Amino acid sequence: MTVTGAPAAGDNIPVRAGRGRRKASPEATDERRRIILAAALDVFSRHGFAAARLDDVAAQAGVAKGTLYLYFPNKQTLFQELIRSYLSPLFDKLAQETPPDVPPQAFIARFFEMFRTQVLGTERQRILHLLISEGSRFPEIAEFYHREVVSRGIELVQGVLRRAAQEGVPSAATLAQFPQLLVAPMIVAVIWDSLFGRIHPLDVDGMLKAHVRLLTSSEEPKP
Amino acid sequence: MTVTGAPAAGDNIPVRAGRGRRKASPEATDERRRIILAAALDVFSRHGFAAARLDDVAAQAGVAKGTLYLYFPNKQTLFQELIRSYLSPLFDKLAQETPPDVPPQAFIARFFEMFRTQVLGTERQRILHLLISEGSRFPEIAEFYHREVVSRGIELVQGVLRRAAQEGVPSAATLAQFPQLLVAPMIVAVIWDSLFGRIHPLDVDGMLKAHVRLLTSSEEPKP
DNA sequence: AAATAATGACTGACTGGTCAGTCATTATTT
DNA sequence: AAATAATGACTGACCAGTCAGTCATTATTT
Repeated sequence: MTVTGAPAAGDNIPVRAGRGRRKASPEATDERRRIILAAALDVFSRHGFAAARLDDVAAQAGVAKGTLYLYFPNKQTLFQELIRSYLSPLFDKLAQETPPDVPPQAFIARFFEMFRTQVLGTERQRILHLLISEGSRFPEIAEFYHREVVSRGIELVQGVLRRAAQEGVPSAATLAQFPQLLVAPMIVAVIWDSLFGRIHPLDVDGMLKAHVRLLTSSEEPKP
Repeated sequence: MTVTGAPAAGDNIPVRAGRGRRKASPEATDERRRIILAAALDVFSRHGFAAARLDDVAAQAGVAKGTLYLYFPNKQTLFQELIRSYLSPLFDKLAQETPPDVPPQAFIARFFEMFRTQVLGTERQRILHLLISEGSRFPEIAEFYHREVVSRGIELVQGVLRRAAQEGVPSAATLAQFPQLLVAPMIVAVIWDSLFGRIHPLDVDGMLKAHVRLLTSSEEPKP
């Protein structure tokens, strides 16, 4: 239930942009866009794509419904832009920060830390869940995400681990072949939280640490 | 609920008249139900709950729309029964087959084999995906599934692995604490297939074997 | 056997509500 | 006045759920 009361409510949006200006500044336009996307994230992640109502998105963004259509041509595009806008930047950061000769242990540690700090409990977790649950119905999104994040992530992991494998770390070769095994507990954490979080909370931190422990305990080179 | 017991039993009770069409046999009713559920699986898994049309379910089942409502009171219940009916029996089988003193390696092997043969590529995979993607919007289903399958599965795994841990298998204790780590690659396999299956198929068999290899390589007792 | 009566599983046209998307109108700035 | 941004009432398609009616089947009577 969005409170539709107070008509004259003085919203604290810095750039009100009023009803019109000869040309809105790009910053104001961007800000509006961001506000709409934030509202969309909330509504979509609460109800899923099909059951989400654009009336709710508009209300939550403090905007009229018609305004949405000034920024996005239709519901599906809004949804796609939503996923695009939240997930793209994160991976870039990790890739950028990874020097080509990072030790595998450090890389893995950084990888998991990034997930803990940048995804867990943030809007990105909700986006990720949205992607997981709706992605199969939006091939464009799945393809985009695969191209921009997944395949590049795989290459990144493989690059680091193949070197480790050549240096004799036994399980590195296996992980390099199936980087999904490295990521799997993160995915499960997101799903678990969405399904059973209320009933039976999961110690995600503990689980991820346990996972790394399992991997690295078998990663020690044989003496 | 009229329990139609054996007719020859109590004899002429206030029987007013025995005219008319007889009640459909339980087998026939069950069969119809199964047909409707099969159609529902197809339609729901293709479009998701909200976007699935009961007109389509009816058409696919070769039945009029009104007939659906003779078997299920509404769309949501149909959906819930769908998930219930497909997933419940599987776990029972695994639990039943597991003797209390099974060696951990054998148990794990059986566990993964079961997933490969009973879930991968079957309707159960589609149901599982449906559960993952829609479950958060159906607390009843999530709770049911947690109670009937997940928590029992956890206990089963813990039972086996705790014994192993006491016998000195080093990583067994960790896995017993987070059985999710054992299952994670299966979940990822299902999600990967739904999102990227077309773009970039995953060698699930290979991945699962690799996973078991990683786990058991660190499970060897230290000499 | 044939006619009659009763039954209930099944049907599908219909209703009422919902919601994505539109557009005439209004407000604001130059 | 002209250009632009924003609005929100409105429309039309869509669909879950309903219900008056059909028909095959079975029991009873003649």
